[in-house]
Amino acid sequence: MSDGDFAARLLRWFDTHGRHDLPWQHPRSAYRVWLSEVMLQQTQVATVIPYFERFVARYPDLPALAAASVDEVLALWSGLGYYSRGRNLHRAARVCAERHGGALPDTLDALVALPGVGRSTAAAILAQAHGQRAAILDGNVKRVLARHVGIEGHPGQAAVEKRLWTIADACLPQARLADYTQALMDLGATVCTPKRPACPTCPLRADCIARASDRVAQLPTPRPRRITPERAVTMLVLVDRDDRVLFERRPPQGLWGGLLGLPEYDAADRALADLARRGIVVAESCLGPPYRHVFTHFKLDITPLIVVSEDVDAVAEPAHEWHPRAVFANLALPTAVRRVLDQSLRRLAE
DNA sequence: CACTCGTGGTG
DNA sequence: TCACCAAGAGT
Repeated sequence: MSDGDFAARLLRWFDTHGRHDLPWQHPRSAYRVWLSEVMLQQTQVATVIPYFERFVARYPDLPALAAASVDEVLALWSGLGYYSRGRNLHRAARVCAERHGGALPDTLDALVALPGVGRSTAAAILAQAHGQRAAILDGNVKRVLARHVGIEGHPGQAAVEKRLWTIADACLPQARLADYTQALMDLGATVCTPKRPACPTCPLRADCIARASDRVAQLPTPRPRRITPERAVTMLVLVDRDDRVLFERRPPQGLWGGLLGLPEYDAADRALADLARRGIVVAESCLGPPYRHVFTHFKLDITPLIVVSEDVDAVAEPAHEWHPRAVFANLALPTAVRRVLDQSLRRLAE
C-alpha cells in the first residue's frame, strides 16, 4: 500500500475512534496547543488535563501568561515535574509579547527559536493550530512508525531518529493536518501501545512490518537500561513560634530549578551545627519519618530534621522565605518536599 | 552524543 | 516491590 493510503486509513480510524474532546482541542488555538504540547512532553494526558485547565483559567491568553511572575507560573506548575518546562514557557511568552506582537509565531524556525520548543512541539503547533504540513515525532509516533516500518535500534540513536523523521515527513497527507497529527498520537496512545498493543483493531495492521515479522513486542528497541544510583539528604523543617516554615529558593538550573525547597544538609548534625552558627536557639528537635522519592535517573532518601525555634527573627538570607502552612498549596514546591512537609508537620502535631 | 530533568501509572 | 516509561528539550 502507498503512504497516502497510510494517512487515509489513519484518518478514517480517527473519525470514529480518535479523541475529539480533549480540553486543548476546543478551541484549538496556537496558544492552547502550545501550552498543552509543552505540558504533554514526557507526561501523560490524564496527568496534564487538570494542570491545563488551571493554566488557561488563570492565563486565558499569551499576554496574560507573559504578564505573570515566573514564581506564580512555577507554583501552578508544582507537581507536574520537569520544571524547566515551566520556566521556559514563561520565558517564551515574554519573547512572544516583545517580539511577536503577543502571539506565537507561525513558522517552524521562529517557533523552534523559543525556549522549550523543539522541532516536534513546533510542528505540533503548526499542524494542529494552523493546518500546516509539518511532521511531529514524539514517543507515540516513534513507536507507531518503528513498528509499521520495522525499524531496529532505539530511537534515541541519531541515525534511527533521522530515519524516523524522514518517514514521518513522507507519511504526511495533503489535507487535514490537524486531525492527522492528532490521529497519529491517538493511535499510539490507545492502540499501538508500548505493552499489549491492540493490533486486531489497528487500521495499519495490513502492512505493519513488526506484526508480519512477529516483532511487535520487540519494537521499538528499548534503550539499554542502566542502574539507578541512590542519594541521601537531610532536609531541615524549621518551624517558628508562628507555625511558619523556612524555605529556600533553589537555583534556576538543576533539579527542581527555581522552586522553593527546604534547606539541605549531608546529615542532621551538620544542620544543627549550621543553626548554632547562625545563632538560632533550638527549642525542640527530632527526626521526621524518612521518605524515599524515586526519580527517573536516581533515588533520593530524605531524612527530615524537624526543629522548633522560638526566635528566628534575626535570621534572614536572600534565598530564604518564611511561609505559614495555610499558603503551602500556593507555593512552587516539588512533590517530594510537599510530602516531607505533610509527614513531618503531622508528626509534630502529635 | 550522553546526560539531565519529575511524576504517576502500570504489569 | 520495582523496572519501565509517557505528546522532548536543553546542555
